[in-house]
Amino acid sequence: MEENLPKFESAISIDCVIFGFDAGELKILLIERSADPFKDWYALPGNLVKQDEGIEEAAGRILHELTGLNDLHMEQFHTFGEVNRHPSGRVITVAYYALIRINSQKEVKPLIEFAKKAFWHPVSELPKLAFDHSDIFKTGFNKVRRRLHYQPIAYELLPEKFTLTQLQQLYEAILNKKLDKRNFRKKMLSYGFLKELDEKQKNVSFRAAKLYKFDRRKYAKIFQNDLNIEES
Amino acid sequence: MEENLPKFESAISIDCVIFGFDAGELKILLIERSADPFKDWYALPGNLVKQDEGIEEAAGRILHELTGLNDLHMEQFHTFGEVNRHPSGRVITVAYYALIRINSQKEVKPLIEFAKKAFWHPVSELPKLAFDHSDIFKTGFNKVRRRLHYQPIAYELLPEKFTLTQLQQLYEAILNKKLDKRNFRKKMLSYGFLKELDEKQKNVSFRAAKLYKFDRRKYAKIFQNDLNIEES
DNA sequence: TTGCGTTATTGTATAAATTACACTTAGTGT
DNA sequence: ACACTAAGTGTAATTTATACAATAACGCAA
Repeated sequence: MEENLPKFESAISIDCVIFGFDAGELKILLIERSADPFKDWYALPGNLVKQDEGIEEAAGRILHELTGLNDLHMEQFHTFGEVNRHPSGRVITVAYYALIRINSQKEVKPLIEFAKKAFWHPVSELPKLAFDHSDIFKTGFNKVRRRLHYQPIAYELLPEKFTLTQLQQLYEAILNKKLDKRNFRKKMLSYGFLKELDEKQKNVSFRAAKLYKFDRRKYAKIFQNDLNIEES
Repeated sequence: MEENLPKFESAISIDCVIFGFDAGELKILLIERSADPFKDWYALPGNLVKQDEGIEEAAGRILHELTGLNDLHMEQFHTFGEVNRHPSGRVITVAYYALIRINSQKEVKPLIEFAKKAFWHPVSELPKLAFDHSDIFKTGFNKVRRRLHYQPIAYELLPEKFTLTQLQQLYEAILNKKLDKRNFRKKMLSYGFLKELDEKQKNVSFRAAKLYKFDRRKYAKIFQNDLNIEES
């Protein structure tokens, strides 16, 4: 760190890998670019950080502008700073992932200026993305996969009330492998932070499953020791 | 991402948390600042990224300039971008950690221009650091602690040949808790990537322990499946 | 109302991993 | 040869993970 700060003639951006879960499939939000470079390509939503804005703050703002949603769990996962990653100039991008409930009441409404359109795309068959966005996605997905084991991120993707089968499908989608139903349920319930509701699925043409919700208080209580170790 | 790239009037820096292990203690490399702001404070070694230099490259260069060492395992762990984290202007810093063998032949030789001095300091009793460097350290240490469980980072801190007791002391220093000797040895040896040498400790005033070395080939073979899952 | 189709729900036996725990051995130095 | 120090070693108990399939509940249609 130097005293006289030479200016760095570059731009800083945020790119977001926004995960959603819908119809048993894991999806991310993509935009179609309306101008060069990479005109007509699909890309991750992202934008530039403002001069007077912290990057966490910027990430929140940009996600809000792109989806209309606020206060989501956003987590920074990597910064990409290769010199030539952007053909128009030096752009260093800080990548975040976010987890949202696709089915929540609000529509996802991206800014028009930004892209021709925005849409959800299944992660299982992503096309090549603009810039190094395929790498960014891959890195982010791996982080999410890993964090799934020790952070309650699944519950940010599911609706408030969900069935154990939905939870299992989500785990299977993220981990990309089949899990044993009995063992899965046994394990999830053994944690003690899933609250069984007096309510069942509706509008299904078969036996309705019990609904559960994630009990944030109990989760915090159960894992406060672990967290303390992390912080200490 | 915009087409016409407005310039971001800021500096990008790299800060390094450089871990070493010596005399049974985990240490990091600090510098003492020679000028304001934070004159005379201790700080993490760091420097600005150049205009035409990728950040990975910059991290390698900066670490080299500060220690004379090359080709170390460096890993990016977080980017700090609060607006006011640096009193002289906007500086966004990408933080890396590195793991080195303090006792290796070469001396650590920091650039003079940079700081009054550079020295190893035990992590167990760090003073307050300049800027937000205490936070950076804390975040980095937590990442290292977590990665210890699934990446072979311990062997980058130990000498080429080491005893199981040294390995255990290192684990205890990073995890900050006592481990059971028998269980620890059993588990480490069960992985199958530690090679027992026909050699013992020298110059000790008690029974000499067997020396082991980390077998990178075997490690790669054993964990290639896991890695494939990560990449896929 | 009966039967069919679909998904929900549940337990047990086995294997693997983790934990708790203390004495004997080997070498050094006096 | 004695004392000191750290090295080295095994077993039983517990917990956790895995493999595996039949029955119950419900909607729907005949």
